[in-house]
Order: sequence, then structure tokens, then C-alpha cells
Amino acid sequence: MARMPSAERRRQLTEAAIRVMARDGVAKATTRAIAAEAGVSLSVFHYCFDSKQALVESVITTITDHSVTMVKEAIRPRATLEETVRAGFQAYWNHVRTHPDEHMLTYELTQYALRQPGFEHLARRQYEVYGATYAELIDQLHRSMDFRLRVPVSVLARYLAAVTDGLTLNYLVLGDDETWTDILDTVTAHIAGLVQADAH
Amino acid sequence: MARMPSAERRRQLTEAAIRVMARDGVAKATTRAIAAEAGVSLSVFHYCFDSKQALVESVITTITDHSVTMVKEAIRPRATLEETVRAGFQAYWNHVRTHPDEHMLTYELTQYALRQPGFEHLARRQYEVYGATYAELIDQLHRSMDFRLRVPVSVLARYLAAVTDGLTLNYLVLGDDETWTDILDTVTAHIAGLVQADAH
DNA sequence: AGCTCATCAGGTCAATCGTCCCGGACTCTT
DNA sequence: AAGAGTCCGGGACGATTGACCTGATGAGCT
Repeated sequence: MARMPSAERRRQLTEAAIRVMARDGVAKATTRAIAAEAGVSLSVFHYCFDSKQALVESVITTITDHSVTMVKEAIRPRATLEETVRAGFQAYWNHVRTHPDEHMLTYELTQYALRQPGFEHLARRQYEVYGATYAELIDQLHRSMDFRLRVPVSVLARYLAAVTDGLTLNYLVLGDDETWTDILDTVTAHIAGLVQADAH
Repeated sequence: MARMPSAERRRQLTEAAIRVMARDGVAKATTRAIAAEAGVSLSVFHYCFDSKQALVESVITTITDHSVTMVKEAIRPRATLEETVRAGFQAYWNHVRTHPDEHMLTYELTQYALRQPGFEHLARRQYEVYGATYAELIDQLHRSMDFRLRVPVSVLARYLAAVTDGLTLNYLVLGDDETWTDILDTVTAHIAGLVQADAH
């Protein structure tokens, strides 16, 4: 094995853990499986991380950042507001369809964190970051385009987070289906209606 | 220990398993913990169930039926349609707030089923039943009240299932907050708009 | 009462888990 | 070149898991 500083090893092990978890599930992600995936002996694992919990913590924060980056890149200003919302949803949905394992993993990790004593704050942080990201995106759009909000930003942001969460989870369970495009259209229209001027 | 037929023992063990899973999580629900919760010895467990998987299967189907019953009872026809929708959401939300563990468990079991080879069909069935229940409720309301649907029943049913799913999950993670009532109002208004006559 | 069989208790087993230890090997400083 | 600090490999330990096995127990029928 090539020698490398602990920091890089930690990153390598974290990514290996994410691969194993996404492929086989969190329960199957044992220290041995992760070390094997990283191509490293078991002792290296405990050399870089004080415990498995420390690695899981690293995994959760990394995954959360991944998700946020993905959502932020999905939403770019377009010509009209409805088009922006539609394109954002489509980009996000496309990512869900092409990387279902990754999204599944975020749900698994959320529940793992909720059950693990002392990890609840990671789950909360994950969802608070989601909400904050949506709020930030709305603010950003609010500056570049002119529209009024029929509901407070915080309410809209959380609603967006909840709807995308629910749709994603349902898709992951039920699989591909043409119904989803219709549902996304309905949601898009609703969101567009919520952010348009209430006086017509 | 009192003697009782296998069928009743199975029911007893299933309920004990649900209690353990809701309290400590699916991962902590070992055969020993479940047997102890039911107040029987470990051998009784394997006398009534061929394997732990058989019990989990029993747990999943039982929990799914519980959830469906709960949703069905939450929705009763009221004076106006919007009032019906609002009351239904409130009843459901009240159940979520008073029984968070039970709802958390359904999410855990869904993912457990998705990961366990040969159990995927149980997860799919669970979510198909949810969608079918909503569709059935919409049909039922459609007969007792007069309104037009702006979207197909299947789309509306799945949208309802996804939204409630997402909102519930977000609540379970983030905990109590006044924002939820505002979000529920927004969703209620949206749903009411979707089922009202499009010609005004 | 005697018999039969569903029911239960305790112990045991192999497998797997997270964790740890010890010794060797590498790298950098001096 | 010598030593100290850093990295890595293999092996081992105790705990826990699902599963199983052998006898005892007692209810219900004849």
C-alpha cells in the first residue's frame, strides 16, 4: 500500500464507506467491508478513525454537502420564473433517476443518525441545511427576478424540501413510472403559483 | 407461561417486535430482545416463526395495515370539501405528533425491506397500498360530494401520498415547530384547488 | 389414568461484529 | 547513518447475533 497522510486516508476511507453503503446498505457497511473497499487493511481503519462512529460522522457530513451542492447546481435562472422552477425540478429529478443509490443512502443515514444516541444533531443539521439551501435559492431568485411571495420564504423553503423529499422517497420505492412527470408538472405549477404576484 | 395456539403467539410476538422496533430501532430488534419483550423464551420464537425474516415479514404487513387504517379513519366527509381536506390533514398530523415512533418505524421498515433481498415487494406493496388508499378515499368523496378533478385520480393520490410522506419525515427529523401549520395550510389550499371546479 | 403432542426452558454453536495489540516498514530530521 | 515519528499488516479477543437441539411440562382426548 502506498503511504499517505492520515487526512487523505480519512477522505479515502470516507468515500469507500459511501460506496459500500450506497451499494449494500448501511447495515452491511462493516469496518472490514469498508477497509476492503478502500484496499486497506483493517488496522489502518482504526489508525485513521478513533471508532466507526467517527467515520459515520464523516460520511454523514460529506453526503449532506454532496446533496446540497447537487440541489444548488440544479437551479439556475432561466427566462421566466416558471421555466426556472420547472428546469430546477427536472434537473433534480434527473439526478434522482440516475443516482438512486445515493439518494437512498441519505435516507438511511438520516434514520441511522436519529437512532444513534448523540447523532441526532447530524440528522437535524442535514435537514436544516436542506431548508436553508432552498431559502437561499429563493432569495437568490428573488433578487434576479421580480416577483412576490404569497407565503413566507421559510414556509416555502420547507415545503419545497418536504415535497422533494417525499417524491424522491416514493420514486425510490415504486420505481419508474410515467405518473411522476404529471405529478412534477402539478407541483411545478403550484410552486410557480405560490411565488407569483397575488394581484393579477 | 400460559399455553396458547401458535397463531395467537405469532400475533403476540409480532406486536412485541413492533414495540421493540418503535422504541429502540429495527437494528436493536434482535430475536432475544423481541422474545424478552413478549415475555417468552427464545425457543418459543423459533417454534412460532421459521426464521427472523418470517417475523419481519409479519411485522411489515401488520404495520402497513395499521397505517392504512389510520389514514382511512382520519378522513371523514365534512360540510365543505376544503373543510374535509383540512380536517383530514389535521387528524393525520395529530396522529404523527402523538405517535412519532410508529411513523418512524414505517420508514425504517421500508428501507429494511428495500435492502433485504426478496423483501423489495413488501416495500413496494406498502407504498402501493398507500396510493390505493388515497385513490379510494378520493373516489369515495367524489361520490358523496360534487366536484371536478383538475388532475387524474392516480396523480392526485400519489401526490398526496408523497406530500404527506415528505412532511412527516421532515417533522420527525426537525421536531415541533409552528412553521408546520402554515405549510399544512398551504398544502390544504393547494389540494382543495386541485379538486375544485376549474370553471369558476 | 394413560397417552399424545403442542409448548416451553436452557444451553450450545458457528459466524460476524468492533476493537485492539504488536511488530515491521517507511520517511523525515539531524 | 541513526533515531524518532508515522504508517501499515496480520492476528487475536470479547461480545453479540441468528439458529438449533435436547429434554421437561402440561393440556386435552380416549
